[in-house]
Amino acid sequence: METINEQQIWNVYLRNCPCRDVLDLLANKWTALMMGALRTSPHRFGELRRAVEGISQKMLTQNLRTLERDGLVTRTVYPTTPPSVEYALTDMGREVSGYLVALSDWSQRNFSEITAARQDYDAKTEIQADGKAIPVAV
Amino acid sequence: METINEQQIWNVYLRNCPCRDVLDLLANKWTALMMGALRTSPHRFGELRRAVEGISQKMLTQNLRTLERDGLVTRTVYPTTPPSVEYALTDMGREVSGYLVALSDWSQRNFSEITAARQDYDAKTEIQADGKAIPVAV
DNA sequence: CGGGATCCGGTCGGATACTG
DNA sequence: CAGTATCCGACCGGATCCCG
Repeated sequence: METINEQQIWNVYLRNCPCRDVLDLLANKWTALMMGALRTSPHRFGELRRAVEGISQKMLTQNLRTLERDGLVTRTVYPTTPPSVEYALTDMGREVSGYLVALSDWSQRNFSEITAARQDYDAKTEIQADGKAIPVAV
Repeated sequence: METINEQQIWNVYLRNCPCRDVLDLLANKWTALMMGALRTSPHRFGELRRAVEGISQKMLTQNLRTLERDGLVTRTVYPTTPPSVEYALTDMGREVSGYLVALSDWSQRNFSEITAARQDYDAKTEIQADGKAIPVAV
């Protein structure tokens, strides 16, 4: 006996599908980096902040709360002095983190090729702009 | 003979790594949906607009230009009357679109579980807030 | 250490109007 | 049909100050 394929209910391509909110949360630079860092191992707040360089305390807190609320991350408080708080992925979080690190890794691997594509594009559109090429030399 | 593992140069976790821009582009709700639609087949502008319900013409154009510039999407103009323009994925675009649809699909599949997690979280934090449960009934 | 609260500039993104 | 241009409100996200 199998569970009936219960869900093609939600469709992100539809205008008012509520599951777009989830995609919106996941498709976010900071979320991808945070989940990627947590995928390595659980992190304390400060560790996470250092792991994801440049993230502000506000964005870190905000996204952590949302991820916790959505059941992707757990928050455990150890009543030491000073208190320490550990964030870890849930099973659901671990699953989706795979897709997110895939995106990060891809960005790193393909950056040079993308940079090349940009230069090509910019060179061509500059020529088109006023009908003549712009000399690179001074 | 193998190509030397030429690239661990770029690291999205570092503060000023330029490849973060790429991640920023990809980790975007509209990008994910557009790439997902294009993955099925090439689309004309209007088709794409209808496929990704609710996207404004401005965002569609803007993201298409960026994706084209980054070499993830091609733009082909057929000089018919009225003119028709076709957008399609490049090889690089097709590759990354896989990761993006994985995110979309995951959002759809897990939406109900996430909703449940949210309700749990909200119920608990409401109780914590002022020390007593808030009755649901009117 | 792990946050909460607030101020504020910048950009995201929708709505509308116009073009070839 | 496939855009460009502009206005404008919303919120994203950083900086700063504060607390237990």
